[in-house]
Amino acid sequence: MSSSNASRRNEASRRAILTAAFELVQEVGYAKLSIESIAARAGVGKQTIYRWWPSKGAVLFDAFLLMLGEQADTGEPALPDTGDLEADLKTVLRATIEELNDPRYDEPMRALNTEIVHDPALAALYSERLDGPMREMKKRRLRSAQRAGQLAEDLDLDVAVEMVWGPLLNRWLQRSGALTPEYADSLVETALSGLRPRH
Amino acid sequence: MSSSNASRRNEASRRAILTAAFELVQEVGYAKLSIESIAARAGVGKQTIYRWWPSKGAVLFDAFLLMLGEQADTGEPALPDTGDLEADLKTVLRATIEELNDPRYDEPMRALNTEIVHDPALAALYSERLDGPMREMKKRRLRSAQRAGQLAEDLDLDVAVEMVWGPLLNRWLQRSGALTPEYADSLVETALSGLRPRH
Amino acid sequence: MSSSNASRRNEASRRAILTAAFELVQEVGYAKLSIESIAARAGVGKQTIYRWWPSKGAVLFDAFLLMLGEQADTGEPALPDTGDLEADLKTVLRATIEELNDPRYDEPMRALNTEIVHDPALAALYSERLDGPMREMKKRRLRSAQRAGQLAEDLDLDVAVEMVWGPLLNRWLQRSGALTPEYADSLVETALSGLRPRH
Amino acid sequence: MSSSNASRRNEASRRAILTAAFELVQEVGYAKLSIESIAARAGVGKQTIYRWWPSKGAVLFDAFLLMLGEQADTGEPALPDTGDLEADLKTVLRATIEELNDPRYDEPMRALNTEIVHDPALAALYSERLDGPMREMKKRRLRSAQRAGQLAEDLDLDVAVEMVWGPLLNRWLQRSGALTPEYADSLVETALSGLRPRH
DNA sequence: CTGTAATCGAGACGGTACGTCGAGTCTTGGG
DNA sequence: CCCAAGACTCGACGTACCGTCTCGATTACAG
Repeated sequence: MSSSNASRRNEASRRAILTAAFELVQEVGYAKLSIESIAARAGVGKQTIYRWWPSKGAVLFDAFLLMLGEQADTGEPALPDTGDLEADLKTVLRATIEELNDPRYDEPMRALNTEIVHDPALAALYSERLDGPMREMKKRRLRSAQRAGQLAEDLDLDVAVEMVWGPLLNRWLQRSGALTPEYADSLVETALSGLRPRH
Repeated sequence: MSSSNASRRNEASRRAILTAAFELVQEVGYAKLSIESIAARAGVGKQTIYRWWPSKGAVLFDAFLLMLGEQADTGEPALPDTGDLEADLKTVLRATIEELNDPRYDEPMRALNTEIVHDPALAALYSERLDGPMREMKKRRLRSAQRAGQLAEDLDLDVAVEMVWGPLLNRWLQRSGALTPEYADSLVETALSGLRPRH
Repeated sequence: MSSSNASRRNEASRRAILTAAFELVQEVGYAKLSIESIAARAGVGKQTIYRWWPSKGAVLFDAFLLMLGEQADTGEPALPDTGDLEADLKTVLRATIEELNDPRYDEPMRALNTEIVHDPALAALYSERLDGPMREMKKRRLRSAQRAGQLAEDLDLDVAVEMVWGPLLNRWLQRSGALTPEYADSLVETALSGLRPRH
Repeated sequence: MSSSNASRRNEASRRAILTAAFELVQEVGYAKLSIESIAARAGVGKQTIYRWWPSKGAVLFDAFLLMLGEQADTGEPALPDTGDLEADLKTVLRATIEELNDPRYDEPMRALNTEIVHDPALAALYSERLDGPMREMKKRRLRSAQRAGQLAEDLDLDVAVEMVWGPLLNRWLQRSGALTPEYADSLVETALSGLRPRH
C-alpha cells in the first residue's frame, strides 16, 4: 500500500534543499536569495532543484511546509475553545503577533507572501495547503461560538475570519503600525462589537 | 524665489523614465522589470536613473505618484458623505474593487506592494505619501459619522479603517477569494454591525 | 576453443552505438557530439558506453573501424600496380581527394584527426589499426617500383610515403587550397622528379 | 590620423585575456580550456570575451598573433639565403622541429590546428594572417633559388612548399614518427632530388 | 530448469561550463 | 555639470553534458 515510491527522487537532497532555502532566506533576505546559493548550501547540483521545482517561490513554499511539519495536514488542528470566544481570539492573535515579530520567521514569511502576490499558481497552492486548512480551523472555532449563540446566525464566516485576521496581516506586511498585544485586543473587541454603537 | 531651481535635473528625462517604468511593469510584470529596459524605453542613460533614484522600487513609487497625479496632495480629497455611512462605504469599496480588478493597475500595484513588504524605507515613504493621506481621508469620513452618533464613541478609527479596508486588500493580494460588489457590501455590513448578534 | 565468448557484451548495442556516433558526427559536427546524444540515438543507457569505451574519441575510432568494414585487416589490401608508378599514384590520390571531398566522410574524418592530435593513446591506436596498415600498403607499392628500378635505391620509403600523401592531408585539414585532380597530378609529378631541375 | 579610435575597447583587458588564454592552454590543455577560466585568470568579466570574440578558437588565434608579436606582418621576414638551398632548408626545418618539440608551444599549436580543422572561418583567418605570410616567405626563398637555376623552372612553388613542410607538420600532429634533425635532412634531400633515381 | 550474477535501458545525482542577462560603476564625447 | 551611450566587472540565470550512481528488468551461464 505504500512502500513502492514511483519516483526515484532522493529524499535526503530534498530535505537539504528545503532546509538550506529556509535558512538562507533568513540570512540574506528574499531579494538576494539565489538558486545557486541554495544548491551550494545544500551540497546539491542546481539541476536537482530545477528538476523538481518550477520556481524559487515553489521551493520556498515547500520549505515552509517542511518547517511547519505539515501540522495543518495531520489530524484536525484546533484553536483554543474555552467557551469565551473573545478571550480565545485575543490569545490566538497575541500569539500570531509574537510569531510575526520573531525575526526567524519574519523574512521567510514576507518572502512567501511576496511570491504569492505575483504567482497565481503558487497562490492557489498556498490557498490549498496552508491558508485553507488554517482558515478551516478558524472557521471551526467561530462556528462553535455561533452554535452557542455568541455570533450572529447569518454571519458569513469567511468574511468574519478575514475581518479578524486580515488587518493584522496587512499591518505587518505594510508596516503601517506597531504589532502589539493591545492591538490584538482592540482588533478582537472591535470586530466582535462592530463599529456602530450598541444600543 | 529665484527662477533657478537648485537642481539641473532634466524634467523631460524624469517623466520619460517614470512613464516607461509604469508601462513596463504592466507589460512584463514586476519580476522581469529591469533598470536597463526602463532606460532603453525612456531613451535615457542608465546613469540618469541611478543618479536620481536609490532603487527600482523608488522609481516605481515615483511612477505611481506621477500617475495618480499626486491627487492625495492637492487640497483635501474626501470620501462621499451623504449622511448614510453604510451606503457611502459600500460605494467606495465597490469603486476600489473595480480599480483592483482593472488590469492596467493590477500589476503595478502588486509590484508596489511587494517592494513595500521588503523595503522599510520605501514602506515609510509609502506611508507618508500615499497610504497616510488616504487613511486620513477615510478617518475624516468615519469621524463625521462618529459625530453624528453613527459610530461608537470610543472607537479607534485606525482600527476601524483597517477592519474595513484590510480584508479587501488581503483578498486581492493573496487571491484568496473573488472581489465582487457583494463582497464589498458584506464587508461593510459585517464591520458596522460586528460579529456578535445584536440583542 | 570453447564457444563461450568471455564477454557477455551485447553486440546489438555495440553496433547501435557506433552507428549512432558516426551518424551524429556527420549531422552536428564533432564539437557538439555528446555521449548523451549518442546514447539517446542508439537507444542505450549511458553506462553502456562508459562501460566499454574510455573516451568519446575511442567510440569514434571504433565507429570508423566499423564503417570501413575493417578492410585494412582483412587480407592484404593493395594499391593498383600497372607497372606505371606515376599513373597508379595519380589514380590513388585522385580517389583519395574524391573521398575527402565527400561530405559523408568529411566531418567524421576531421573529428578523428582532431582526437588524434590531442590524445596520444588514440594516436597510437590509430597508428596501429588504421594508418599503419595503409602505410604498409603504400610502401609495398613503392617497394615494387623500387625493385623495378623506378625509384632511387637508397630511398627512405617512409619519407617517400609522407611526401606524397602528407601535403594532401594537410591541404585538406587546413583548407589551405582546393583539392583538385590537377593538384593530385602535380603532387605526384613533383614528388617523383624532385624540386631540382633534371639535367 | 590616428589618435581617435572609434572603439572604446579596453586594451588592457584585451591583452590580459590573450595572455591568460595562451598560458592556460599550455597548463591545462586545449580540451579543458574554458572561457570561464580565461576570464578568471585575466580578471575580466566573461561578457568582455564574448563581446569581442566569436569563439574560443578566435581568442586562441589572437593570442597566437600577440605572442608571435605579429612578426609576419612587420616588414619582410625572410628565410636564410646563403646561396646553398639545401643547407638553408635543413637549417630551417631543424629549427622548426625544435620549436614543435618545445613543450611551451606544443599544446597551444595543437589547439590552434584543431580549431582550424573544424572552423572554416578561422581557417581563412589563419590562412590570411599566419600561414599566408609564412608561405610567402618560404616561396621567396625558393624563388631566389629558382632564379639561380637550383630549382626546376616550371616548378609550382606552392606544391614545393607543401612538399617540404607538409610531411613535417603531419608527423607532428599525428605523432606518426619521431621529429629528429635527421628526419629534417632526409626530407629536404628527398624533396630536392625526387623519388626517382637521378640518371 | 532454475538461481545468480553480469549487463542492460533508464535516468537521478553532484558538478563544471556554457552563453545570456542585468546590476551598478565608470569613461567618453556632446550640449 | 548633465546627459546618452555603452564598456566594464561581477553574479546569477537556466541549460547541456559530464561521469558516477542506483534502480528494476532481461539474459545467459553454471549448478
